[in-house]
Amino acid sequence: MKVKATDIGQMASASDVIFDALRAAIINGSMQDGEVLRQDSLAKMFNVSRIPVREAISRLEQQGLVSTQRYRGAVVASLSLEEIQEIFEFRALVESEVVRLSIPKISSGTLALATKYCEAFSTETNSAKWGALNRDFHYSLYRDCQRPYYLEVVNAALDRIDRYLRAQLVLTDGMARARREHQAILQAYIDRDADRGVELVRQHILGAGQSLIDVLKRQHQKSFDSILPSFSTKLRP
Amino acid sequence: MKVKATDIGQMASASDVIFDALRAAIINGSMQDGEVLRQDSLAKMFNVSRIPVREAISRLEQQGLVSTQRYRGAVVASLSLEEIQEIFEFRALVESEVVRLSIPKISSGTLALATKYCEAFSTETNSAKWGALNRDFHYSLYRDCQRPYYLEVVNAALDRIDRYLRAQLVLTDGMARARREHQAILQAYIDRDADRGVELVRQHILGAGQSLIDVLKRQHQKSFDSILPSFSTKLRP
DNA sequence: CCTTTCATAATTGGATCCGATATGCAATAT
DNA sequence: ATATTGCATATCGGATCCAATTATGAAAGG
Repeated sequence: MKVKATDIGQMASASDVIFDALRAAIINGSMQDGEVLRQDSLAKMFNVSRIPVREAISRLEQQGLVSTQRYRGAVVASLSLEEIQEIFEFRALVESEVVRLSIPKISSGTLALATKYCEAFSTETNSAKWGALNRDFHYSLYRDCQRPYYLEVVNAALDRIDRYLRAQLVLTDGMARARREHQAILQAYIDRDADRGVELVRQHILGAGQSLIDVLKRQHQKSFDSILPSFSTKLRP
Repeated sequence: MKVKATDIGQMASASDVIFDALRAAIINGSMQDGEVLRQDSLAKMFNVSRIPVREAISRLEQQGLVSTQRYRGAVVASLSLEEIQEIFEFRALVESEVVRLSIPKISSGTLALATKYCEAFSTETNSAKWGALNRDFHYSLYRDCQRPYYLEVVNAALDRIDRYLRAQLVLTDGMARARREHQAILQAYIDRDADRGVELVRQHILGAGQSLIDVLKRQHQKSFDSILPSFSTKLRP
């Protein structure tokens, strides 16, 4: 007998599916900052009642991706400049530690995967895919560190700023720069040079953060709003 | 007109109340590892329907404090030795950075508060209160760092291991040692010596972690189970 | 005595329903 | 004309009800 057995006990509930879908939509920017999450319309979209929608929304709030006000509804959480800056700084701290732990441990298979993602990222011309490939590349560098909690925390931090990061790749020379820096980081992994890898990743993250902050400051929520509009706080349509 | 107006819009919903109560119960150990969260009985305890209970449980799961299996219920999440060790290591990384940022910024008022907590911790004889005072002391050291996200992450990490930390204070010479170390840390704050404070906090956290791991290993889930029993995975009573 | 049905009870996930609160707009008062 | 009030509608939080799944335990068979 050879069946692909799936653990039915772990199958996704309706609220899991909705949670994942909304999380993805927020992360990849298809739901914009400040956009309202209306329970009724989401329930209709997923063809369920409002109950699993509400569970999904309360989980999103716990994760910091939406903020809700009682009886008024939930909106996609938007971050201030200071909050964005803080998260980049935090990422630099934690991810550089993860790199320090990963470089001695990374398997050749994972290294090959990272190389593949690095190349795919460099050669991808569809800017809509840059964000996902960037994240795949970074995650493949981290996954062998044997620190599941660190990775959980890093993912949560990335979730919060991923959409801004994507904007940075598109709006500035971020893409060209990221290409170069990714290749340098990869080389440090190949050379098993942890100290160099740590420093490169640190600069990579802080540099991207600074460049994003610069864009946001310079454009002062003006033309930037055409990509990430609606920093509004209006709650009803 | 002079009424003390409270923003009713921000008042806690039923699920907020239940979430906070369950979180507190898990953190302070009055709900033990592996203990089952039965929706019906919780609903009766709080005199509500199961709906807000379920929302609270799904938030707890998002936070990593309980783990659920579909149709089988939720149990208080228990951590393996490796996971406990990892979280202590993580705390050392993040909290020492928080201390580095806090020491130059701490206000005299907050410093006085920290001193008060430090003394209260040292003189408290009721071991049930040690955990809360320990956490109050640490938090007062951190609160002026102006990094809300860091503090959020630190709190989430503390939530996961607080009950083990409490056990460590009670079971080993942890209390006496914590007293000494707290006073040394406080002195570093008073002297505004960031480098020393960072190193002391780092050693304080890693030392407590190591001592806890030692206890857990030595007793090999034997007499320890009398304090934190039921590492079982049984889901029904 | 131990294991395997299989009916029944306990429990969870989700749907529907109801009361509470917010928003928008018309009616009214100043 | 402007501000206030009252009402209709939209939306949310929670209660109740139903269906799907899991646990329990007694009867049957080895």
